[in-house]
Amino acid sequence: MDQPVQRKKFDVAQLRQAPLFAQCDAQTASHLTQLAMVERHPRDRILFISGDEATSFFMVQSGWVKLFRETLDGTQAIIDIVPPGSLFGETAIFEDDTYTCSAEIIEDAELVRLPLATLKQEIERDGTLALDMLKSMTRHRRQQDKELEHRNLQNAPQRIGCFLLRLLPTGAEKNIVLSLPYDKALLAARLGMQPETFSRALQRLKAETGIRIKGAQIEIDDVAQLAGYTCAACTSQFPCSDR
Amino acid sequence: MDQPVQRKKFDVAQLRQAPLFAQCDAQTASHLTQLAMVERHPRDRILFISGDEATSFFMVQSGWVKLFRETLDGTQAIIDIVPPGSLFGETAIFEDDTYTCSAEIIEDAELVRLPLATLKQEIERDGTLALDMLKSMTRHRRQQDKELEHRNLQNAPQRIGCFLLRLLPTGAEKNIVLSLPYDKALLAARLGMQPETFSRALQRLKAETGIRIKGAQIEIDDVAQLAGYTCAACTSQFPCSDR
DNA sequence: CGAGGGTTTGAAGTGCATCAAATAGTGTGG
DNA sequence: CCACACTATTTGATGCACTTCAAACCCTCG
Repeated sequence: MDQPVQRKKFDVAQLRQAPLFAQCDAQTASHLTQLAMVERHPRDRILFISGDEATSFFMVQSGWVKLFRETLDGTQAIIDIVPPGSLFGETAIFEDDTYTCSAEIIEDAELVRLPLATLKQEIERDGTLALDMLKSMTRHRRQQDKELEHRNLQNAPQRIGCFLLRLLPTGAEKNIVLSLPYDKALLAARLGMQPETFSRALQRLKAETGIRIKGAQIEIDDVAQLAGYTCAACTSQFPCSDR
Repeated sequence: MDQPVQRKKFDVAQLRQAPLFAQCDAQTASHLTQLAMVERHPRDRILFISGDEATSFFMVQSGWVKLFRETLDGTQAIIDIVPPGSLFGETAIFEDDTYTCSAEIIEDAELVRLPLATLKQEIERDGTLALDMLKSMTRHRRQQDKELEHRNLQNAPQRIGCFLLRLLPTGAEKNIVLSLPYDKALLAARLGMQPETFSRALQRLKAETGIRIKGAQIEIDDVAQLAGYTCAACTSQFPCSDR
């Protein structure tokens, strides 16, 4: 085992960038920050596997992390692909201190490792933190609901379009250029389809909405046109990222 | 508008049957109970619709409630079918006091209406309640994760089999007779398939696992055989209801 | 230049959806 | 208790979307 751990600065201001810790009291913030460790991990590293005893949760500074579970025959079910700025592993506090999924680095990542025990203590003590945790879980729940709904109501091109829309900065309307955050095969899995289907569905989306595709770069002239096609089969209309 | 409301007794003991309130302090329990109202609602009644201002949450005493959202063209996405003993609508506290889905009675129901404002206050005051709420949301989250996974990995007969298994009392092994909790068309929607597909998939399940079907009655001679077929494509093995 | 992974394309195959119609089941009034 | 109406469920035929298997292509990097 090589040692990925590197001590680096991590301060309260950075901690507070996570919505979960934006409002917690000073004690919570300082306790957590003092015990934080910044770690670098290369692509493909397995951070933990489902069933492992959980002592830490993580904040992604950069890179991407895949959360997944595996069936007996090795098929993977993608639980989530965690973007920079987000937390993961924190729900283990309520799961007998056990991770319920596995985590793999899919893009060289800088993570902040934080102690679950401290989080647990502070939640019990700091009511604001408890409420913020509830809020964050509610947000996640709503997200999950929508994910399931999409699986039922949207076809493959629409699911891709929806993903692209959620990638946009809020308020974007015309002449956007964006690049896919990770490779297409993984994106396909994330959206519940095969790589081949993804490739073909992206072509169909292009034909339907006038987007242009240059490798991992996507150019969108008219966001409204994309939303019109994509969001037709959804219970919420376009600027749906929030709410 | 006819008046469905009937005042009936609802006591602390009944409140505490919900896992969420099993451990909360006496003040929380009595505050909530004092303001509780028992209501009877007939099948097909719409209790609230998505976007409504939310002032109450509910506990199901008997009957079943469907939570859903609708697309512009009227297609429904089933969020959940709430069984007796469960709560619903409580997450509106963290959603700007707005219901994020609609609720319809699908089986004549007796509901306890409880005030969200009180719940909110008590969560802020009673740390135990806050933690229990977090636990209950975690449980739900895990459930949702699995639901999504099933949609990807299981075929129609397996999804039905999995549903049947979750209907069993824990420890059941041989010669079970159980009846479907609500009609097959709704069950189909709940499992993300068409009624026709449900009907055919149930036949296939019968052929694969030796169960017998008499209308809404299902007879299972050998639970292990059913689990063997059903759970082959899942990341968790059979007695999976918990954990 | 050549190797290897990521991506696309092609050609079947499968499972579920859809449309249509038959059948079973349930409740009603005579 | 029966006949009728109406709904729930099943069955049949067909179509479509996605999957699967296979091969080509493309791009990056040594």
